[in-house]
Amino acid sequence: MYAYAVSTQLTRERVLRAAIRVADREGVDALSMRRLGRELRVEAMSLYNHVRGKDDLLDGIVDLLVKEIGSQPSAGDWRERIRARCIAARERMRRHPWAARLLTSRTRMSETLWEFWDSLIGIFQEAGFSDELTHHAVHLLGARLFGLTQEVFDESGMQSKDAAALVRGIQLGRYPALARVGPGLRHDDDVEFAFGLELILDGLERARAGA
Amino acid sequence: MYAYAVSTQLTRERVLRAAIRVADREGVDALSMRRLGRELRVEAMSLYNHVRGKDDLLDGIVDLLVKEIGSQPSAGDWRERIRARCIAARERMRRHPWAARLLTSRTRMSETLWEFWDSLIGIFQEAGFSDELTHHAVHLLGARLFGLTQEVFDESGMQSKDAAALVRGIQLGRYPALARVGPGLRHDDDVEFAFGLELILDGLERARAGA
DNA sequence: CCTTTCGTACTTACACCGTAAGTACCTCAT
DNA sequence: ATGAGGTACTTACGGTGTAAGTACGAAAGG
Repeated sequence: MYAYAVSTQLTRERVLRAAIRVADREGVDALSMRRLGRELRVEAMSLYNHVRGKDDLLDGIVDLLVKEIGSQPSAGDWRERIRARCIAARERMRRHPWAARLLTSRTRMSETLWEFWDSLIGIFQEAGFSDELTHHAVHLLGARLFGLTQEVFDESGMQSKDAAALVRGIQLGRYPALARVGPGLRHDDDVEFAFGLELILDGLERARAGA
Repeated sequence: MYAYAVSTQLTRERVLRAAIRVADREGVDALSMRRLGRELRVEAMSLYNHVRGKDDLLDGIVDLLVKEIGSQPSAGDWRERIRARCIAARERMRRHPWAARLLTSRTRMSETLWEFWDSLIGIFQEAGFSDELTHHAVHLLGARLFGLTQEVFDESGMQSKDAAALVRGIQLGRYPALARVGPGLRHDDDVEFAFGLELILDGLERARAGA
C-alpha cells in the first residue's frame, strides 16, 4: 500500500531542513538516515533520491548554514564589515551547537564556501591589505570562526572535484577577490600558525601593559 | 584453543598506543573496536578488560596526547614559555592530524587536561596578568590550539563526575593557579568571543598600518 | 482514451558498528 | 593441590550506511 500525498513531496531542501531539525533536537550523533526518514515519515532509502548519501547530506547541511551567514549587508570600514560577518557566523554556530564540529569534519569545499571566503578577501583587499596580509587574515579568521586547522588553500586535503569547481568558478568571474589573491601565494601552514600566534601574544602583552 | 603469551600481555597503555597507531595509519574514522582488536591480534571484546568502552578509549587517547604536550621545560619570559607550549601542542597535532577533531569532540575533562590549563594559568599569573585577562588569554589559546569553542569553565558541558574530580584536585592543591583564578570569575561565552575577535582585528589593523 | 515512460518511495539484504552476557582457560597465592 | 581472580573468547542484539530490486502514481505521446 502506497500513499503518495503530493502536498508533502520530498525535496533536497526539505530533507536538509529536517536533518537540521533533528540535529538541533537530538544532537548530530543521533542523526542517522533511518532517524531522518522517521522524521519525514518516509523510509530511509527514499532519502537517497534527494541526497547522494550521508556525506552529501552533511555537506548539504553545512552549505545551508554557511549560505545563511554570507548574506549580511556590509557597510562601514573594514573592521565593521568583518566584525558583522564574524558575529553572524558565530550567531549561527550558537544556534546550532553541533555545527562547528560538523564544519571542521567536512573537507569538501562548496561554491557557497568559496563565495564566503571571496567576500572576506574582497573586504580586506579594498581596505588596502597586502595580498600576503590578506592571506594571513583569512586563515586567522577561519581558525577563529570555524576551528579550521587545515586550511582552504591546502590542496592536499581538497578533492580534485572541488579544485576543478574552483577553477571553473574563477573562470566564470565568480570569485574575483580570490582569483586576484590566490595564485600568487604559496601556502605554508607553519607560517600561518606562527603569524596567528604572535599576533595573539602581541595583543595579550599590550593588554597586560595597558591595564 | 587459547594461547596466552605473557610477553604480549595487553595493558591499557598498549591498547591506547595501538589505537593511535591505527588512527595514524587509517584515520580516526577507521578506528573501531574490531579493527583495534585485529591490530593487537585479539578479539574486540577483550579490549573491554582494559577500556570501559569506546568513549573511554577515545578519552584515553586524548589524555595520552595532552600528557606529551605538558612536559615542556619552561624558561624565559611569559611569551617564550607560552610559545613553547603552543608550539609543542601544535607539533602533536601535526603529527596526528586527526587529533584536533577528536579533541573538540570530547567533553570529558581529565586530570591531565586540568594540569595543562593550570600550568598555562600559572605562567600568566606570574607575568602579572590580572585574573580577568588570564581568563581571556586561556580561552583565546584554547580556541587557537584546539579549536575549542565551548570552553573549560563552561560547566553546562561538564559532567558532574569531572566537576567532582576538579574540586578534589583543587583541595589536594594540585591546581594552585586554577584554584586562585577560577572561582572569582563568571564565564560569559560572548564576552570571550568578543575579546578574542577585537584582539585579532586590532592586530590586523596594526599590521596593515605598519607595513 | 490507452499506453509508455519516468521518477519517487518502499522492501530486502549485507557487512559493518558498539557492547551486554556468558564461558573457557591461565596464573598465582594459599 | 586447590581455589580465586583475571584475561581472552564466543555468541547475540540492535543499531548503522547503502546496494539492488520492486511497486506505484503521474505526466506525456499516440
